Amino acid sequence: MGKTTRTAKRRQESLSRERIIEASIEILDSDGEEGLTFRALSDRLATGPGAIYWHIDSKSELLTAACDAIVAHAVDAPVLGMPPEDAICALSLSLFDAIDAHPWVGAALTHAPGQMPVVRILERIGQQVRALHVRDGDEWQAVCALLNYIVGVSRQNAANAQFTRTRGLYRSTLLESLAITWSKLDRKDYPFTCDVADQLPDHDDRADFLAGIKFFLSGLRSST
Amino acid sequence: MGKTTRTAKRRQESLSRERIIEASIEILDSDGEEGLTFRALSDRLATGPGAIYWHIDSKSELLTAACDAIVAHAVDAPVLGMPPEDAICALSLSLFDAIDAHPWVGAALTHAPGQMPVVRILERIGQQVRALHVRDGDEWQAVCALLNYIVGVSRQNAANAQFTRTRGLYRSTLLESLAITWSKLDRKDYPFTCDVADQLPDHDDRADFLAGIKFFLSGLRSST
DNA sequence: ACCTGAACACCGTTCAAGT
DNA sequence: ACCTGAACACCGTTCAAGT
Repeated sequence: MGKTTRTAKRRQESLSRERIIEASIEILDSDGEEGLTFRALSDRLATGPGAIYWHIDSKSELLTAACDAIVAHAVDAPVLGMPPEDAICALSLSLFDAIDAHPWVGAALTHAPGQMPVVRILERIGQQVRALHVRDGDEWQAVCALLNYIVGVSRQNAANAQFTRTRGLYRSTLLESLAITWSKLDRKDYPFTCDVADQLPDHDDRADFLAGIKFFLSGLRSST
Repeated sequence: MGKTTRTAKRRQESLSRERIIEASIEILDSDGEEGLTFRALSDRLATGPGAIYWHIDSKSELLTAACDAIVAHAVDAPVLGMPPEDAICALSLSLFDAIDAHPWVGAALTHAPGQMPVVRILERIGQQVRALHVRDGDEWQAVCALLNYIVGVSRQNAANAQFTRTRGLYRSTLLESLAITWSKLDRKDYPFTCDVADQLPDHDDRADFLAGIKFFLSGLRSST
């Protein structure tokens, strides 16, 4: 099976930036970041690689634009009327889930510092932290830390999921074999790792992520 | 100038895994991740690309091994006799600085979940969190969150630094132009971002990173 | 056992030439 | 203005052939 040729697709009403981004997201979702090549993309759009460069500057710009489309949607989670702490949890989980569903978004966010997709997150988190009324000097650092935690951890989670998927492994079997490796480490040098090895296979990344947010918020509370 | 040919280097006492990793770190530090190609590496080692494959399985294994060498050193920061909270800060900063100095380490850590370099960090942080005596059910999640925060934020910081460096920009000019872009956003949609735009050029990533750790530890304290 | 280096199957990007 | 598709300068990896 493998690659299905889809040259027979209806002739698009000419190319456009939107159509290109839409097709890119489809490819990224089904084949991952490495699947998005200008050749695969131009095949799907029934055109040549050069045509895409008329609408888009580079692959990196394309990734940022595709990433922004996903983030814009994730950040639209309904938080109206929630207490700020709940809103922060809801937004965080919405982003976590979006990055889990579209693993390539994590990497794209890292490569677009200060760009639109990151600003969207900053703004939404910032508004909620502001409503928390932390000490004035702490606000910026609190928002930075939260933003970084959310993106950093979601990205790592997605990378892990990707890691097993591309190798055709199940998450559970990977974690189990990892737990065995950990438990066989020298107890002299790795007492903690040996101890927690058996907790590895059962842990829930999403719950761990949320727990981190809560530790954070609890720390923020002591800054009035 | 550009590439200096260094074929005249003394004939190594044959190739070895160690020698290859050592040369890889040199290339990664000077030319970044994209600079490490099997051709560049075999040039430096005065051999052919195929020779490297005798000692190393793939580029990904090579990156993990190089990463491990750096992490092993960073995690060796002296923390003996410190109170656990101080030790956690010291370890965190040591890792932050190491990843800042070797930006490619951040990416490599993400691609090696559960492997040696990550375990080294887990172990050291884990021992200190254990000494904090948090509630039993919270320990694992606390360590996970800290680990993820440290790696995630350090990685993002290094990526940002890299971003400016590869474009031949200064960090300050980039932040200033970013601040201008932010301040020009529509105040209706981006009130928070507009407000904090002027804080952007002066902020200190390392201090922000440490502030996040402290919020975290303070949150942990409420879990006895 | 270890090394060589040509060859394979790819990339992102450019650009003369077409409509 | 927009598209075509060959060509350029690269990759990681393999493998027959050498020592």
